[in-house]
Amino acid sequence: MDAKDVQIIQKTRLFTGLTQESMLHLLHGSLPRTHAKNHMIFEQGDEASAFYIVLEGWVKVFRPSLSGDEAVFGVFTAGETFGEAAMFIGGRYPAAAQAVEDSRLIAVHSKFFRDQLNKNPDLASQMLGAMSRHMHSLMNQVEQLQTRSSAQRLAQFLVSLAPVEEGAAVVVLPYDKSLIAYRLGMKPESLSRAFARLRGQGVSTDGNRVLVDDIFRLRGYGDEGPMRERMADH
Amino acid sequence: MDAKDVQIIQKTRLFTGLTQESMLHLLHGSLPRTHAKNHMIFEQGDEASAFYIVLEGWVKVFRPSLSGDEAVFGVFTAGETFGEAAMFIGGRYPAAAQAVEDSRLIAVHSKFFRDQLNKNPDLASQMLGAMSRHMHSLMNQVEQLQTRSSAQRLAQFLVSLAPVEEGAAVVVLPYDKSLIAYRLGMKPESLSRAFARLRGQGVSTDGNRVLVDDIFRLRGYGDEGPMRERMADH
DNA sequence: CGTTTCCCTTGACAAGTGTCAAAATGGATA
DNA sequence: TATCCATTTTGACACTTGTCAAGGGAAACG
Repeated sequence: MDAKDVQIIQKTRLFTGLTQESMLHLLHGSLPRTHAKNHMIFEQGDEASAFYIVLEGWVKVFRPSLSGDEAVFGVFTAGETFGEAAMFIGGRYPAAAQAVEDSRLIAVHSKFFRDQLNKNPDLASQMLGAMSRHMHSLMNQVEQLQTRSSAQRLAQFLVSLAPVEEGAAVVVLPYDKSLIAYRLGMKPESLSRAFARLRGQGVSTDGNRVLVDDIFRLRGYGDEGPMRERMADH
Repeated sequence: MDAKDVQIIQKTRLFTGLTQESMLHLLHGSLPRTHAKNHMIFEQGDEASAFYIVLEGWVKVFRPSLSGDEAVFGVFTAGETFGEAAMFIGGRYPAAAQAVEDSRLIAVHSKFFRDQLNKNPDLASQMLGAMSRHMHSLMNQVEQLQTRSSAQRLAQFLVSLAPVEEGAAVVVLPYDKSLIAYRLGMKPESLSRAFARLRGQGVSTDGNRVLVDDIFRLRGYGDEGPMRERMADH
């Protein structure tokens, strides 16, 4: 574990403000481990012996279904944590986690960490904050599934990735379109069609690079729907 | 606040195991308050000065949308808490709460409660557990929205309300069908049609009473979809 | 350099759900 | 009892999304 790893861990909300010593103490000797693309980190129902910090790569948290579809709850990258909630309910993971790129993770072991939680109220507070953020993200997901079309959800996703607040921007898609589709609660075919629809909103694609003419306009589309879609385009 | 109220509060996951004294201490003098049907308990974006314990009635937590639809995240009744997460992120409620029946609630004031959290690791653990359960419920909601039809979601809802695990059962709907519809992520019209579709699965309705011929069968339908819907019914 | 493979896109069609309007139901009220 | 009101149900229709099948394109491999 090098200095860059330490920086990433301290960027994690859970560990911000901690000294390097107490951080290392909490990790309790855990070392980063590399998980190859497609490797399952844990399965739904597994005993929750640890939660994870992502140092590098991308990990999806999801529930597979019989038909090969999957409900994706989150896709995490460097500086983010996943799997914390399982420590507090039944001790089993409520979803599975899989590396979608070669990824480097640190496991934080539940048993030891819970002991520390009892001794360190500050840590408990940060944990509550981390879990609240995950909850908030899930609430957004529920809201978007219920009230936005697939094109609108895609618009919001692109806006969230954009490096600027207004004007033109190039957005680089961080992972496969197929995963983006499931992350946004649709099939890959529907994602293609959502991109096609956004062409009318000044969005063009080139592989995993997306060119947005006007981020501000796209945000409006994602929030309020098509004001009045251009008839000429049909 | 009478003995029954105390019992209800101690049934709450957050407060189980606490002595009556420490419970009263945590409530810090808060008294139950009655909120008339349709009264807004808080609005999305309000400063989160408290979270709530339901003693009686029903409260929905939701986000309204411009078009009059709403995304409903949960509907809570006696022995349940809501609004906790807001204490830990930004101090503002991420959703609104409204009484859907005349309801009696106790407010637990954030500032004081957070102080106690810092002093009482056990309490922090229980809070983490309570939030994990809310998260788990949201994950189920996301999964259901993504992978189940409206009739399947209704089936699962009925199963969750049923007093038995198998055989016939009468389920009494706890609140308006219109609210159930939004709770399940659909429009009231679609809920009606979902009930109509479940008739083929041995479900009949009579006002807010629902007669289910075979709970076990209905669970199967909710989990796996219609095996092969009866053609004769069309 | 050609071939294979995987991922993405497109097309045609079916099914599900939302929308708008109207009718039915049931409870409250005069 | 008759009327009114809110809620629920039904109908007709359009639109969105899923499904299945086929085609295209880019990277990887021999």
